Amino acid sequence: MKNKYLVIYQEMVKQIEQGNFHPNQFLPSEHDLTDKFETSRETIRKALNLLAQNGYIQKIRGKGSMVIDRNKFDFPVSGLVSFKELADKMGEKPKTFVHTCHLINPSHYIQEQLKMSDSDQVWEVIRARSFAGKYIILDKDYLAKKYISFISRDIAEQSIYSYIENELGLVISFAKKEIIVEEPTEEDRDLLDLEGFHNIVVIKNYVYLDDATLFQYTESRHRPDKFRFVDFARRNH
Amino acid sequence: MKNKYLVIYQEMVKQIEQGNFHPNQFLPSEHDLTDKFETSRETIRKALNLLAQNGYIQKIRGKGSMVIDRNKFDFPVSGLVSFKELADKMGEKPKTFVHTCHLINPSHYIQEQLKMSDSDQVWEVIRARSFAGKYIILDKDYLAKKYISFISRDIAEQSIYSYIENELGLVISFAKKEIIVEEPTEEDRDLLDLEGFHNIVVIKNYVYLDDATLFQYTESRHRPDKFRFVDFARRNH
DNA sequence: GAGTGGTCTAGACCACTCA
DNA sequence: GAGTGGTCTAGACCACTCA
Repeated sequence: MKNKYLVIYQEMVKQIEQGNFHPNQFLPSEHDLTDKFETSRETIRKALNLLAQNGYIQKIRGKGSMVIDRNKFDFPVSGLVSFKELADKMGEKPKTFVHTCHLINPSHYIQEQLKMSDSDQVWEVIRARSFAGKYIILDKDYLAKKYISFISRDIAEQSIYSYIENELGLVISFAKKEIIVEEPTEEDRDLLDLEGFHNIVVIKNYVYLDDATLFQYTESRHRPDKFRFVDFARRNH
Repeated sequence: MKNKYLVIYQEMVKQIEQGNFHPNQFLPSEHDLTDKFETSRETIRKALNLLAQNGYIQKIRGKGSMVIDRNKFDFPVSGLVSFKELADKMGEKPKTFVHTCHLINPSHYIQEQLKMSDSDQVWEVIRARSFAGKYIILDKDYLAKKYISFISRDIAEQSIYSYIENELGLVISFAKKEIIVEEPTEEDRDLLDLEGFHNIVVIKNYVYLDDATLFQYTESRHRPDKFRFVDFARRNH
């Protein structure tokens, strides 16, 4: 058994998702939870703060922890989500066509994005994603060879993230995301079913390991009619 | 003086932003900070966790808290940011034209978004935002009269959020954001300088108070060439 | 006044890093 | 082995809610 507060958090998530606690109702008090889980109050509070951060509860001073109606928030994808995780949640069966998967000497632009020196090589992975027979998303990944020594087409067809975390044992820690809208490139027109759309939504993702090294730059290029980004955020006071 | 951990957090932010601690260098250890601020380690850790959450530092076990190079992340606008706050950070001088500011009996669509009953009235505020003489953004705000009893054109010209928080004393707690791309409406064409763009980026915002009541629905409609959304996110493990 | 959550303390034990 | 951060404890005092 691992961290107590994580175990308690996961247990509470399960209970809320199973409907054991209903929206707008209050959880047991911190005192009661302390007894129930046979732990200290600060440990309970760590678990509850995670629940609040992830949009499961609202803590109200003097009253208690109220369950939030998460149905209002269809998938609250805060944070990093790879295409595969996202597709799983959407319940559709997407297909991936690996167009390119090889080592390159990166262009000046990619070097700049990855803040790397001239001599370093980079894995370039270009994948088109289809839903219901239409190519909708073009993912262009650039991974520093320094940290990711090898990628195969097979891996690219599955999830690069799960390869990095489960096979290589690296820990992805944080990312900066930037969303903008551009004109489609020749490549977009070639590899996607644009069907006359004049714009493309570009999500630029800069992904960092747990020692704060930038190892991956990704452009996820979406047809605008199929693009949707959802975020849950708490205001810092 | 308020919460110790917030004071310490703000002090550390100031020091990092002033360059007293340099990127890729380590902060003093938690032990040292405990001495320096004459407090307990858990209080220091609360402050450091806030710094990590907001992208100022990366904590590395056994080593210390490393300062992240925030220049890589131009404005890491995580969470809720109103137009005015955003414009301030961009340094441009925008103008706001208040097109509409009145009480209405909401349409079925607005009722649904705000999860309200038939009889409740709503403030409708429609504002066009211009940068460098061009109308670029159309903000359509719908605020439940139940919680916000009054709004004037003057308030709408300034910041509605600062009115709500500073004048009315309400506390905005969290929001769900959804970003999609649509065809421009007639209203978009009327009030914005679209200059031939065929799409419009729509940010739908559902804003909640600290008792988890939904009080505001906002559509922020951006010309695609001027749209930019930046996010910093930590991965939950 | 009883019950709630928010902050803070002073300590403990542990896993990890690095010389 | 000394130094680092991660977790956990058992308690304290406080502000707030509600009957």
